Amino acid sequence: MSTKNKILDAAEVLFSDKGFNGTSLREITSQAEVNLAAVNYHFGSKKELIKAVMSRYMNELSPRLESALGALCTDEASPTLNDVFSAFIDPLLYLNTFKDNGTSIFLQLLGRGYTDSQGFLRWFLTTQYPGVFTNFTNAVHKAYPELTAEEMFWRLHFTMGTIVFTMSSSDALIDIALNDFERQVDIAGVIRQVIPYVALWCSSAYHQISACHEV
Amino acid sequence: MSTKNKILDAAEVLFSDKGFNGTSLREITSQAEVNLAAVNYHFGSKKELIKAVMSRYMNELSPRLESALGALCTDEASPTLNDVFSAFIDPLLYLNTFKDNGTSIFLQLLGRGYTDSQGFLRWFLTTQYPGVFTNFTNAVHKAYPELTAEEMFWRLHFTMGTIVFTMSSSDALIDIALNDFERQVDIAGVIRQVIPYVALWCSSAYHQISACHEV
DNA sequence: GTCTATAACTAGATAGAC
DNA sequence: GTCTATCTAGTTATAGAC
Repeated sequence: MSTKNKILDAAEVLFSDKGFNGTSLREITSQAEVNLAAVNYHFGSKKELIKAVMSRYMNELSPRLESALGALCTDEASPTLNDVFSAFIDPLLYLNTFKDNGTSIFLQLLGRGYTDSQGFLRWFLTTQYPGVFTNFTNAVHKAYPELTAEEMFWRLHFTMGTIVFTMSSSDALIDIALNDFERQVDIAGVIRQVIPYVALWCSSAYHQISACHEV
Repeated sequence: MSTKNKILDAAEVLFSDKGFNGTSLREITSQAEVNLAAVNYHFGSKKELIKAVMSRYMNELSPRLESALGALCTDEASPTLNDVFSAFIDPLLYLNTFKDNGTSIFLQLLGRGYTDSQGFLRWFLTTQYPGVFTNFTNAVHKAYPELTAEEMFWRLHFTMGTIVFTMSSSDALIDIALNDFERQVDIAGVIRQVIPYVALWCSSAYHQISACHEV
Protein backbone atom coordinates (compact mmCIF):
# COMPACT_ATOMS: atom_id res chain seq x y z
CA MET A 1 0.00 0.00 0.00
CA SER A 2 1.38 3.35 -1.08
CA THR A 3 2.35 6.12 1.31
CA LYS A 4 -0.17 8.38 -0.33
CA ASN A 5 -3.01 6.00 0.44
CA LYS A 6 -1.81 5.34 3.96
CA ILE A 7 -2.00 9.08 4.58
CA LEU A 8 -5.45 9.39 3.01
CA ASP A 9 -6.79 6.46 5.07
CA ALA A 10 -5.48 7.82 8.35
CA ALA A 11 -6.54 11.37 7.52
CA GLU A 12 -10.16 10.63 6.68
CA VAL A 13 -10.77 8.83 9.97
CA LEU A 14 -9.11 11.51 12.07
CA PHE A 15 -10.76 14.34 10.14
CA SER A 16 -14.21 12.81 10.51
CA ASP A 17 -13.62 12.21 14.20
CA LYS A 18 -11.98 15.44 15.34
CA GLY A 19 -12.59 17.86 12.51
CA PHE A 20 -10.15 19.43 10.08
CA ASN A 21 -8.95 22.11 12.49
CA GLY A 22 -8.76 19.62 15.33
CA THR A 23 -6.42 17.21 13.54
CA SER A 24 -2.71 17.94 13.13
CA LEU A 25 -0.47 16.60 10.39
CA ARG A 26 1.63 15.00 13.11
CA GLU A 27 -1.34 12.94 14.30
CA ILE A 28 -2.08 11.87 10.75
CA THR A 29 1.46 10.82 9.88
CA SER A 30 2.06 8.94 13.11
CA GLN A 31 -1.28 7.14 12.72
CA ALA A 32 -0.36 6.31 9.12
CA GLU A 33 3.17 5.32 10.21
CA VAL A 34 4.80 7.54 7.62
CA ASN A 35 7.14 10.48 7.92
CA LEU A 36 5.82 13.92 8.74
CA ALA A 37 7.33 15.42 5.60
CA ALA A 38 5.44 12.96 3.40
CA VAL A 39 2.21 14.95 3.60
CA ASN A 40 3.78 18.03 2.10
CA TYR A 41 5.72 16.00 -0.42
CA HIS A 42 2.64 14.17 -1.72
CA PHE A 43 -0.06 16.77 -1.27
CA GLY A 44 1.67 20.12 -0.95
CA SER A 45 -0.31 21.41 2.02
CA LYS A 46 -2.90 20.44 4.58
CA LYS A 47 -5.63 22.18 2.60
CA GLU A 48 -4.79 20.12 -0.50
CA LEU A 49 -4.85 16.97 1.64
CA ILE A 50 -8.38 17.83 2.77
CA LYS A 51 -9.43 18.28 -0.84
CA ALA A 52 -7.84 14.95 -1.77
CA VAL A 53 -9.68 13.15 1.03
CA MET A 54 -12.99 14.57 -0.15
CA SER A 55 -12.21 13.95 -3.83
CA ARG A 56 -11.58 10.26 -3.27
CA TYR A 57 -15.16 9.94 -2.04
CA MET A 58 -16.73 12.40 -4.45
CA ASN A 59 -15.16 10.69 -7.45
CA GLU A 60 -16.94 7.47 -6.45
CA LEU A 61 -20.15 9.17 -5.46
CA SER A 62 -20.75 11.84 -8.05
CA PRO A 63 -21.05 9.70 -11.24
CA ARG A 64 -23.42 7.32 -9.44
CA LEU A 65 -25.50 10.17 -8.05
CA GLU A 66 -25.50 12.02 -11.33
CA SER A 67 -26.73 9.01 -13.27
CA ALA A 68 -29.34 8.00 -10.67
CA LEU A 69 -30.73 11.54 -10.64
CA GLY A 70 -30.29 11.92 -14.39
CA ALA A 71 -32.35 8.78 -15.01
CA LEU A 72 -35.25 10.38 -13.14
CA CYS A 73 -35.04 13.43 -15.41
CA THR A 74 -35.07 11.47 -18.69
CA ASP A 75 -37.81 9.03 -17.65
CA GLU A 76 -41.11 9.49 -19.40
CA ALA A 77 -43.07 9.31 -16.17
CA SER A 78 -42.65 12.01 -13.56
CA PRO A 79 -40.83 10.83 -10.44
CA THR A 80 -42.22 11.51 -6.99
CA LEU A 81 -40.22 13.51 -4.48
CA ASN A 82 -39.77 10.23 -2.66
CA ASP A 83 -38.06 8.80 -5.78
CA VAL A 84 -35.66 11.73 -5.82
CA PHE A 85 -34.87 11.29 -2.18
CA SER A 86 -34.38 7.54 -2.60
CA ALA A 87 -31.96 8.08 -5.47
CA PHE A 88 -29.37 9.13 -2.88
CA ILE A 89 -29.54 5.93 -0.86
CA ASP A 90 -27.78 3.44 -3.16
CA PRO A 91 -24.90 5.72 -4.15
CA LEU A 92 -24.34 6.63 -0.51
CA LEU A 93 -24.46 3.02 0.66
CA TYR A 94 -22.08 2.07 -2.15
CA LEU A 95 -19.41 3.99 -0.23
CA ASN A 96 -19.60 1.22 2.37
CA THR A 97 -18.39 -1.39 -0.12
CA PHE A 98 -15.76 0.97 -1.44
CA LYS A 99 -14.47 1.44 2.09
CA ASP A 100 -15.27 0.19 5.61
CA ASN A 101 -17.72 2.61 7.19
CA GLY A 102 -17.41 4.71 4.06
CA THR A 103 -20.95 6.11 4.16
CA SER A 104 -20.75 7.42 7.67
CA ILE A 105 -17.19 8.69 7.29
CA PHE A 106 -18.17 10.62 4.18
CA LEU A 107 -21.26 12.15 5.76
CA GLN A 108 -19.28 13.14 8.83
CA LEU A 109 -16.65 14.77 6.63
CA LEU A 110 -19.39 16.64 4.84
CA GLY A 111 -20.67 17.96 8.15
CA ARG A 112 -17.19 18.99 9.22
CA GLY A 113 -16.76 20.82 5.94
CA TYR A 114 -19.79 22.95 6.60
CA THR A 115 -18.94 23.96 10.14
CA ASP A 116 -15.14 23.74 10.46
CA SER A 117 -13.66 25.65 7.65
CA GLN A 118 -16.03 28.50 6.94
CA GLY A 119 -17.40 27.41 3.64
CA PHE A 120 -14.26 26.55 1.72
CA LEU A 121 -15.45 22.95 1.29
CA ARG A 122 -18.90 24.06 0.20
CA TRP A 123 -17.26 26.16 -2.47
CA PHE A 124 -15.06 23.21 -3.47
CA LEU A 125 -18.00 20.82 -3.86
CA THR A 126 -20.30 23.14 -5.76
CA THR A 127 -17.61 24.27 -8.19
CA GLN A 128 -15.91 20.89 -8.71
CA TYR A 129 -19.02 18.73 -8.90
CA PRO A 130 -21.75 20.93 -10.34
CA GLY A 131 -23.38 18.07 -12.29
CA VAL A 132 -24.80 16.53 -9.13
CA PHE A 133 -26.48 19.76 -8.14
CA THR A 134 -27.95 20.43 -11.57
CA ASN A 135 -29.38 16.95 -11.88
CA PHE A 136 -30.81 17.09 -8.39
CA THR A 137 -32.47 20.42 -9.05
CA ASN A 138 -33.90 19.19 -12.34
CA ALA A 139 -35.20 15.96 -10.82
CA VAL A 140 -36.97 17.79 -8.01
CA HIS A 141 -38.44 20.26 -10.47
CA LYS A 142 -39.82 17.43 -12.58
CA ALA A 143 -41.19 15.64 -9.52
CA TYR A 144 -42.78 18.72 -8.12
CA PRO A 145 -43.10 21.63 -10.55
CA GLU A 146 -44.97 23.86 -8.07
CA LEU A 147 -42.05 23.84 -5.66
CA THR A 148 -39.95 26.93 -6.22
CA ALA A 149 -36.17 26.62 -6.32
CA GLU A 150 -36.08 28.64 -3.14
CA GLU A 151 -38.40 26.36 -1.19
CA MET A 152 -36.41 23.39 -2.43
CA PHE A 153 -33.20 24.98 -1.28
CA TRP A 154 -34.49 25.50 2.25
CA ARG A 155 -35.87 22.01 2.64
CA LEU A 156 -32.82 20.35 1.16
CA HIS A 157 -30.63 22.26 3.56
CA PHE A 158 -32.71 21.34 6.61
CA THR A 159 -32.61 17.70 5.54
CA MET A 160 -28.88 17.84 5.09
CA GLY A 161 -28.58 19.41 8.52
CA THR A 162 -30.41 16.56 10.15
CA ILE A 163 -28.32 13.91 8.43
CA VAL A 164 -24.98 15.62 8.72
CA PHE A 165 -25.44 16.57 12.37
CA THR A 166 -26.68 13.09 13.19
CA MET A 167 -23.72 11.45 11.51
CA SER A 168 -21.27 13.87 13.11
CA SER A 169 -22.49 12.97 16.54
CA SER A 170 -23.22 9.33 15.79
CA ASP A 171 -20.64 8.15 18.32
CA ALA A 172 -22.35 10.12 21.06
CA LEU A 173 -25.76 8.79 19.96
CA ILE A 174 -24.58 5.17 19.97
CA ASP A 175 -23.14 5.75 23.45
CA ILE A 176 -26.36 7.21 24.82
CA ALA A 177 -28.49 4.48 23.27
CA LEU A 178 -26.30 1.88 24.97
CA ASN A 179 -25.99 3.55 28.39
CA ASP A 180 -29.46 5.01 28.82
CA PHE A 181 -31.58 2.49 26.92
CA GLU A 182 -29.38 -0.61 26.95
CA ARG A 183 -29.85 -0.71 23.23
CA GLN A 184 -26.99 -1.80 21.00
CA VAL A 185 -27.15 0.19 17.77
CA ASP A 186 -24.57 0.62 15.04
CA ILE A 187 -24.22 3.20 12.30
CA ALA A 188 -26.74 1.36 10.13
CA GLY A 189 -29.17 1.50 13.05
CA VAL A 190 -28.75 5.25 13.31
CA ILE A 191 -29.41 5.57 9.59
CA ARG A 192 -32.55 3.47 9.93
CA GLN A 193 -33.78 5.85 12.65
CA VAL A 194 -33.12 8.99 10.66
CA ILE A 195 -34.61 7.94 7.31
CA PRO A 196 -38.30 8.15 8.32
CA TYR A 197 -37.57 11.49 9.96
CA VAL A 198 -36.08 13.11 6.89
CA ALA A 199 -38.58 11.43 4.58
CA LEU A 200 -41.14 13.84 6.02
CA TRP A 201 -40.22 16.68 3.73
CA CYS A 202 -41.67 14.67 0.87
CA SER A 203 -44.93 14.35 2.73
CA SER A 204 -48.13 16.30 2.37
CA ALA A 205 -48.18 17.03 6.08
CA TYR A 206 -45.37 19.49 5.49
CA HIS A 207 -47.54 21.72 3.35
CA GLN A 208 -50.38 21.82 5.86
CA ILE A 209 -48.03 22.74 8.70
CA SER A 210 -46.14 25.16 6.50
CA ALA A 211 -49.39 26.93 5.61
CA CYS A 212 -50.30 27.27 9.30
CA HIS A 213 -47.06 29.08 10.03
CA GLU A 214 -47.26 31.60 7.23
CA VAL A 215 -47.70 35.23 8.23
CA MET B 1 -18.23 47.96 31.16
CA SER B 2 -15.98 45.51 32.97
CA THR B 3 -13.04 43.71 31.38
CA LYS B 4 -14.70 40.40 32.15
CA ASN B 5 -17.81 41.32 30.19
CA LYS B 6 -15.81 42.79 27.32
CA ILE B 7 -14.06 39.44 27.00
CA LEU B 8 -17.30 37.47 27.20
CA ASP B 9 -18.96 39.67 24.56
CA ALA B 10 -16.09 39.35 22.12
CA ALA B 11 -15.64 35.64 22.79
CA GLU B 12 -19.23 34.59 22.16
CA VAL B 13 -19.34 36.24 18.74
CA LEU B 14 -15.99 34.81 17.63
CA PHE B 15 -16.76 31.36 19.06
CA SER B 16 -20.13 31.20 17.32
CA ASP B 17 -18.56 32.35 14.06
CA LYS B 18 -15.35 30.34 13.91
CA GLY B 19 -15.77 27.63 16.50
CA PHE B 20 -13.97 27.13 19.78
CA ASN B 21 -10.89 25.52 18.23
CA GLY B 22 -10.81 28.09 15.47
CA THR B 23 -10.69 31.10 17.76
CA SER B 24 -7.51 32.08 19.61
CA LEU B 25 -7.30 34.05 22.84
CA ARG B 26 -5.35 36.68 20.93
CA GLU B 27 -8.26 37.28 18.57
CA ILE B 28 -10.62 37.53 21.50
CA THR B 29 -8.53 39.98 23.53
CA SER B 30 -7.71 42.22 20.59
CA GLN B 31 -11.39 42.29 19.57
CA ALA B 32 -12.34 43.08 23.16
CA GLU B 33 -9.52 45.65 23.37
CA VAL B 34 -8.15 44.17 26.56
CA ASN B 35 -4.81 42.64 27.41
CA LEU B 36 -4.04 39.05 26.45
CA ALA B 37 -3.28 38.09 30.05
CA ALA B 38 -6.73 39.24 31.18
CA VAL B 39 -8.37 36.02 29.97
CA ASN B 40 -6.26 33.86 32.20
CA TYR B 41 -6.54 36.30 35.09
CA HIS B 42 -10.35 36.42 34.98
CA PHE B 43 -11.19 32.92 33.78
CA GLY B 44 -8.14 30.76 34.42
CA SER B 45 -8.07 29.03 31.05
CA LYS B 46 -9.66 28.96 27.63
CA LYS B 47 -11.82 25.99 28.62
CA GLU B 48 -13.22 27.89 31.60
CA LEU B 49 -13.90 30.88 29.34
CA ILE B 50 -15.96 28.63 27.06
CA LYS B 51 -17.94 27.40 30.07
CA ALA B 52 -18.48 30.99 31.22
CA VAL B 53 -19.77 32.05 27.80
CA MET B 54 -22.26 29.18 27.79
CA SER B 55 -23.22 29.72 31.43
CA ARG B 56 -24.17 33.33 30.85
CA TYR B 57 -26.79 32.15 28.36
CA MET B 58 -27.82 29.02 30.22
CA ASN B 59 -28.40 30.96 33.44
CA GLU B 60 -30.93 33.12 31.60
CA LEU B 61 -32.44 30.27 29.64
CA SER B 62 -32.64 27.37 32.06
CA PRO B 63 -35.00 28.82 34.72
CA ARG B 64 -37.36 30.05 31.99
CA LEU B 65 -37.24 26.72 30.17
CA GLU B 66 -37.61 24.77 33.38
CA SER B 67 -40.67 26.70 34.48
CA ALA B 68 -42.33 26.66 31.04
CA LEU B 69 -41.83 22.91 30.80
CA GLY B 70 -42.65 22.40 34.47
CA ALA B 71 -45.97 24.20 34.02
CA LEU B 72 -46.95 21.68 31.38
CA CYS B 73 -46.24 18.85 33.83
CA THR B 74 -48.32 20.26 36.68
CA ASP B 75 -51.28 21.32 34.53
CA GLU B 76 -54.41 19.28 34.97
CA ALA B 77 -54.91 18.86 31.25
CA SER B 78 -52.41 16.88 29.21
CA PRO B 79 -50.33 19.04 26.88
CA THR B 80 -49.91 18.16 23.23
CA LEU B 81 -46.47 17.53 21.79
CA ASN B 82 -46.92 20.82 20.01
CA ASP B 83 -47.30 22.55 23.39
CA VAL B 84 -44.04 21.01 24.55
CA PHE B 85 -42.26 22.11 21.43
CA SER B 86 -43.70 25.61 21.68
CA ALA B 87 -42.51 25.94 25.27
CA PHE B 88 -39.01 26.40 23.90
CA ILE B 89 -39.84 29.35 21.69
CA ASP B 90 -40.38 32.13 24.24
CA PRO B 91 -37.36 31.31 26.41
CA LEU B 92 -35.17 31.10 23.30
CA LEU B 93 -36.49 34.38 21.87
CA TYR B 94 -35.99 36.02 25.27
CA LEU B 95 -32.25 35.71 24.63
CA ASN B 96 -32.73 38.32 21.91
CA THR B 97 -33.83 40.92 24.44
CA PHE B 98 -31.09 39.89 26.83
CA LYS B 99 -28.55 40.39 24.06
CA ASP B 100 -28.46 41.50 20.40
CA ASN B 101 -28.81 38.40 18.24
CA GLY B 102 -28.75 36.35 21.44
CA THR B 103 -30.96 33.54 20.16
CA SER B 104 -28.94 32.81 17.08
CA ILE B 105 -25.60 33.23 18.84
CA PHE B 106 -26.65 30.79 21.53
CA LEU B 107 -27.92 28.21 19.05
CA GLN B 108 -24.74 28.50 17.02
CA LEU B 109 -22.65 28.02 20.15
CA LEU B 110 -24.71 24.96 20.98
CA GLY B 111 -23.93 23.53 17.56
CA ARG B 112 -20.24 24.27 17.92
CA GLY B 113 -20.26 22.54 21.28
CA TYR B 114 -21.57 19.35 19.77
CA THR B 115 -19.13 19.12 16.91
CA ASP B 116 -16.02 21.05 17.95
CA SER B 117 -14.90 19.68 21.22
CA GLN B 118 -15.93 16.08 21.25
CA GLY B 119 -18.74 16.18 23.68
CA PHE B 120 -17.23 18.15 26.54
CA LEU B 121 -19.92 20.79 26.22
CA ARG B 122 -22.67 18.19 26.02
CA TRP B 123 -21.34 16.77 29.27
CA PHE B 124 -21.25 20.24 30.80
CA LEU B 125 -24.85 21.01 29.89
CA THR B 126 -26.36 17.72 31.02
CA THR B 127 -24.51 17.70 34.33
CA GLN B 128 -24.86 21.41 35.16
CA TYR B 129 -28.43 21.92 34.02
CA PRO B 130 -30.18 18.58 34.57
CA GLY B 131 -33.49 20.22 35.56
CA VAL B 132 -34.22 21.28 32.00
CA PHE B 133 -33.78 17.75 30.72
CA THR B 134 -35.90 16.16 33.43
CA ASN B 135 -38.75 18.60 32.91
CA PHE B 136 -38.59 18.16 29.16
CA THR B 137 -38.70 14.39 29.45
CA ASN B 138 -41.61 14.54 31.88
CA ALA B 139 -43.56 16.98 29.72
CA VAL B 140 -43.17 14.82 26.63
CA HIS B 141 -44.14 11.74 28.59
CA LYS B 142 -47.31 13.45 29.81
CA ALA B 143 -48.14 14.71 26.32
CA TYR B 144 -47.59 11.39 24.70
CA PRO B 145 -47.39 8.43 27.10
CA GLU B 146 -47.03 5.85 24.32
CA LEU B 147 -43.80 7.42 23.13
CA THR B 148 -40.89 5.55 24.68
CA ALA B 149 -37.97 7.49 26.10
CA GLU B 150 -35.85 6.03 23.35
CA GLU B 151 -38.06 7.21 20.50
CA MET B 152 -38.20 10.62 22.13
CA PHE B 153 -34.44 10.76 22.36
CA TRP B 154 -34.00 10.05 18.66
CA ARG B 155 -36.55 12.59 17.51
CA LEU B 156 -35.30 15.27 19.84
CA HIS B 157 -31.80 14.75 18.57
CA PHE B 158 -32.81 14.94 14.92
CA THR B 159 -34.73 18.12 15.63
CA MET B 160 -31.76 19.62 17.41
CA GLY B 161 -29.59 18.64 14.49
CA THR B 162 -31.74 20.53 12.05
CA ILE B 163 -31.83 23.66 14.16
CA VAL B 164 -28.23 23.63 15.24
CA PHE B 165 -26.87 22.91 11.78
CA THR B 166 -29.11 25.55 10.26
CA MET B 167 -28.01 28.16 12.75
CA SER B 168 -24.35 27.24 12.38
CA SER B 169 -24.50 27.77 8.67
CA SER B 170 -26.97 30.65 8.77
CA ASP B 171 -24.45 33.05 7.27
CA ALA B 172 -23.98 30.76 4.27
CA LEU B 173 -27.76 30.37 3.93
CA ILE B 174 -28.37 34.11 4.01
CA ASP B 175 -25.65 34.50 1.36
CA ILE B 176 -27.17 31.90 -0.94
CA ALA B 177 -30.68 33.28 -0.54
CA LEU B 178 -29.39 36.69 -1.58
CA ASN B 179 -27.17 35.60 -4.48
CA ASP B 180 -29.24 32.80 -5.99
CA PHE B 181 -32.77 33.97 -5.24
CA GLU B 182 -32.31 37.69 -4.76
CA ARG B 183 -34.09 37.30 -1.48
CA GLN B 184 -33.04 39.35 1.51
CA VAL B 185 -33.48 37.27 4.65
CA ASP B 186 -32.16 37.77 8.15
CA ILE B 187 -31.72 35.39 11.06
CA ALA B 188 -35.38 35.76 11.98
CA GLY B 189 -36.27 34.80 8.42
CA VAL B 190 -34.17 31.65 8.66
CA ILE B 191 -35.93 30.76 11.91
CA ARG B 192 -39.32 31.30 10.28
CA GLN B 193 -38.30 28.84 7.54
CA VAL B 194 -37.12 26.17 9.91
CA ILE B 195 -40.02 26.18 12.38
CA PRO B 196 -42.58 24.43 10.16
CA TYR B 197 -39.92 21.92 9.19
CA VAL B 198 -39.09 20.86 12.74
CA ALA B 199 -42.72 21.07 13.82
CA LEU B 200 -43.26 17.92 11.79
CA TRP B 201 -42.09 15.57 14.49
CA CYS B 202 -45.17 16.50 16.46
CA SER B 203 -47.35 15.53 13.54
CA SER B 204 -49.27 12.37 12.91
CA ALA B 205 -47.67 12.00 9.48
CA TYR B 206 -44.49 10.98 11.23
CA HIS B 207 -46.08 7.86 12.65
CA GLN B 208 -47.46 6.75 9.30
CA ILE B 209 -44.12 7.20 7.57
CA SER B 210 -42.28 5.65 10.47
CA ALA B 211 -44.49 2.56 10.27
CA CYS B 212 -43.80 2.24 6.52
CA HIS B 213 -40.06 2.10 7.14
CA GLU B 214 -40.10 -0.52 9.88
CA VAL B 215 -38.47 -3.86 9.04
C1' DG C 1 -6.46 44.73 38.12
C1' DT C 2 -3.63 45.64 34.30
C1' DC C 3 0.39 45.50 31.85
C1' DT C 4 5.05 43.64 29.51
C1' DA C 5 7.82 40.01 28.69
C1' DT C 6 8.51 35.54 28.06
C1' DA C 7 8.22 30.62 28.91
C1' DA C 8 6.79 26.26 27.07
C1' DC C 9 4.72 24.18 23.57
C1' DT C 10 2.47 23.03 19.07
C1' DA C 11 1.31 24.07 14.46
C1' DG C 12 2.42 23.76 9.20
C1' DA C 13 6.06 23.90 6.07
C1' DT C 14 10.88 23.21 4.09
C1' DA C 15 16.00 22.46 3.19
C1' DG C 16 19.09 19.17 2.32
C1' DA C 17 21.30 14.55 3.24
C1' DC C 18 20.56 9.95 1.76
C1' DG D 1 10.67 8.90 -2.24
C1' DT D 2 12.00 9.09 2.42
C1' DC D 3 14.30 10.77 6.24
C1' DT D 4 16.25 14.22 10.02
C1' DA D 5 16.64 18.60 11.51
C1' DT D 6 15.04 22.92 11.65
C1' DC D 7 12.46 27.31 10.59
C1' DT D 8 8.75 30.41 11.32
C1' DA D 9 4.75 31.53 13.29
C1' DG D 10 1.22 30.50 15.97
C1' DT D 11 -0.80 28.80 20.40
C1' DT D 12 -1.95 28.84 25.78
C1' DA D 13 -0.34 30.15 29.99
C1' DT D 14 2.44 32.56 33.61
C1' DA D 15 5.87 35.45 36.29
C1' DG D 16 6.63 39.72 37.94
C1' DA D 17 6.73 44.97 37.52
C1' DC D 18 3.52 48.63 38.17
